[in-house]
Amino acid sequence: MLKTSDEKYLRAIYSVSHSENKQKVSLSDLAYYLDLKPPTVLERLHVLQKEKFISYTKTEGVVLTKSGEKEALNVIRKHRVWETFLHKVCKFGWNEVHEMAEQLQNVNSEKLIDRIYTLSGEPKFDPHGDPIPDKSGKLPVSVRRPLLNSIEGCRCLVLGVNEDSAEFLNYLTDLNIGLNEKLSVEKVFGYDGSLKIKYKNSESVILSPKVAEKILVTCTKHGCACK
Amino acid sequence: MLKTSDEKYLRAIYSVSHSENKQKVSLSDLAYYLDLKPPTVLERLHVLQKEKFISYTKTEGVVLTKSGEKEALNVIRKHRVWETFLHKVCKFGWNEVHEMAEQLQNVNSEKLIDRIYTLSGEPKFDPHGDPIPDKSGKLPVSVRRPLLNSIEGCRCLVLGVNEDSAEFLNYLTDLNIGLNEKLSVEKVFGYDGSLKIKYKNSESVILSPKVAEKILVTCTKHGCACK
DNA sequence: TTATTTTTTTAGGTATGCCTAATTTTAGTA
DNA sequence: TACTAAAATTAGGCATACCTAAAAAAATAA
Repeated sequence: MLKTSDEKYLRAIYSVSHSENKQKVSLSDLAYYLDLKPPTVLERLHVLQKEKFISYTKTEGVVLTKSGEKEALNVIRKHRVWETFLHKVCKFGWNEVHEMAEQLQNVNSEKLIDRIYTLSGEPKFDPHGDPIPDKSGKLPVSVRRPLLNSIEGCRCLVLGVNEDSAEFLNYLTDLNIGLNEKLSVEKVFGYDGSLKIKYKNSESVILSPKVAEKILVTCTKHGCACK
Repeated sequence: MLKTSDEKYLRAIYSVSHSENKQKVSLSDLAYYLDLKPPTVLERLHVLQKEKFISYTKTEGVVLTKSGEKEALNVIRKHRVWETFLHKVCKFGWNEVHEMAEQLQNVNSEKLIDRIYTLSGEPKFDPHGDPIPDKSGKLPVSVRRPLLNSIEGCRCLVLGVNEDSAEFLNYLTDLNIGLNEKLSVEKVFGYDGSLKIKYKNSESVILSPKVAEKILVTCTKHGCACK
């Protein structure tokens, strides 16, 4: 059986390796993310490596093995299922749930996760818009659609773009919109179909239909009415 | 803030001190209950004493202070609320819930306990028939009634007796029925009002109306139909 | 009342999970 | 290329929460 503390590390490695602009998970990145000192993390990495959950070299950084990734996705599942439950069933605000879920995810009962997931309506995304892996660790396959076809109040996740020109990509970079960015559609202007988008929990911008058409997203709210 | 591990000890002390025939909580009793060795427990008792949660002398054994009892009842509340939730909302069997509740009770959010208690219908007793203390640590005031007035399927708790003769008390002792015993009424014989009672999860006995009249109980199922 | 057993206490010891300080290695820059 | 800054590593330490073995104290029985 996996220790609570191993799970913490595996989840962190997964998160860091999937964050933007990271092609390598360095020791110091990981230590920073975990709010621990590098020697502490290093020591644990050696253990995780012996247990075959990761491989680590100072040049390649930390890489999850197949079994390490599976475990990581399992913790992520537990965490996100709890967050969903706290939000949907217990009616906590989406901003309150993280800390509680952090503790709840350590409770060790697959059956309990199943039950509370059922009680929550089995959505594919948690209250923050992050996808919930299934029991085997698979992430939900998302239906991609242009951001343009959004209705007001829609919350969605950026999965890709429809154009690769440097101009377009630079524009998005300037706006600070990247892959896996979570967007909230504040307003749809009927006149030309422009969209007011809020993201990073504060930034907000109006996108022209030409741009919105090129951004591919997937809705993250269960049963969203977007086409 | 109280540590998880302190809570474990305080709950154990409370439980042992309230178990049958215990007028003193000895170090070895406590160690046995916690499944730890006496030196380990002793060490912690010194700490708890310094924190003013208990007083301990080898002659008096362990005694909770006011504040220690309050903390103990708080953990007990958390534990029993979780058990209730797991049983009523998550539909686990009453025999499955203890272990999960043991872990869940460590999650530190009074607000969460409130929410799941509400979701569970705010009963006064947990699925094992044990009373759930309120936030201030008060145990529910029970309506005492003679066991005789029970309907089939009733589950109740022995609160006392109506007769103090040695004969009667010895009879109960022989049957292994004591204070706080949880009884389940298996059958009511209409002919003379005898009751078939099951308890200690296996023992079962038929009590005459004369005896059943003298045993005072309180129903532990929410909204039980007993008079 | 002494002998025996049980309970309590003391005195070390171990594993875990974190730390700081100092050193080595690597990478970036002048 | 040599210098400097950053990252990785080593070495040693600390607190927690357990343990065993042995001594001291108390309770029980002969």
